Amino acid sequence: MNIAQHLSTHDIKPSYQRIKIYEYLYEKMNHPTVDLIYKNLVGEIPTLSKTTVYNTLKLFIDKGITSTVTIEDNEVRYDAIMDAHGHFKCTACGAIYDIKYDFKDVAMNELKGFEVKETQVHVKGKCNQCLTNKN
Amino acid sequence: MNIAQHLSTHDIKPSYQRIKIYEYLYEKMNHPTVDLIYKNLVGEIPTLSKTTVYNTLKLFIDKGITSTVTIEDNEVRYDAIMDAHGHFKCTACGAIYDIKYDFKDVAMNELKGFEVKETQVHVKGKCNQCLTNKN
DNA sequence: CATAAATTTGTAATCATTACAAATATAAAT
DNA sequence: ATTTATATTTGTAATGATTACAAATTTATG
Repeated sequence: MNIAQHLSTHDIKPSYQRIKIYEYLYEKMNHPTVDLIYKNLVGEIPTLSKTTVYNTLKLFIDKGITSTVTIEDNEVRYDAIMDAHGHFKCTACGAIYDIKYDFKDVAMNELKGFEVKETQVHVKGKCNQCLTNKN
Repeated sequence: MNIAQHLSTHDIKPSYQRIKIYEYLYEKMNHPTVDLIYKNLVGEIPTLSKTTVYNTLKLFIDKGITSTVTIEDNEVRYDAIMDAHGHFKCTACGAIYDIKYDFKDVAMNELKGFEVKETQVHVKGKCNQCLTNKN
């Protein structure tokens, strides 16, 4: 995918920082925190400011090409995938997995007459890798 | 329900503050923030400290009689209902509704071999009340 | 009572996020 | 090109929720 193009399509001027931040989000798919994005890019962009990362992510969210994942109380994570999907966080290794779910099945009958804009499904536990390795 | 009893059953000594905090959680069912709990109880317990509210909620969570609701990025809410259920937050009036969902349907087939400890379902949008009133 | 243990409290520290204004870069106009 | 305006980035300071910690208070125990 052409990232500059993608940003332009969504009414975002493709500056160097914006391209790099989106590229990181999109290619790593690791649901990073602001801090992780910053630490991974500051080598390549030495003048990068954490404020820019915050500003840029807020812009991405406003324009609808990024969403937040609040699976933990104390940190906000970011995701470039915009299709409805859930997240599983392994409490052992910390990895976050994308999971599909059937949107229709999630409480939709209870929300008759409600206007649903956004659904988040968060599951926590231990991933199969950690379960087989450790135990 | 006898709250002191309930706390004792879960290995929590039923102090005055703990009883009052649990009582607030359980009776109001309003998914309050720490600040809201504090503001509502400090009239009745003038010496109450916000630290006590934090400590107490952490204890409740450890002992399994309270859970957190992180439907917003910037605030943690608390809930005394421990059955698996989801939450709908109205972006217009701010109210939080409990919603039931079918646990089996939520991505369970994708998590074969995973150990699931906790599931949270968050839905945002506008409630029927706000939709009929406003529009 | 006296002593020990648990609980509560207040203050200070921490950490993520936001506000804001200066600096820099980009685009438009002359 | 050069100036002028606009947008973007940056750094610092402010905010606000949460945690750390030690003193004060309360409750339980000998």
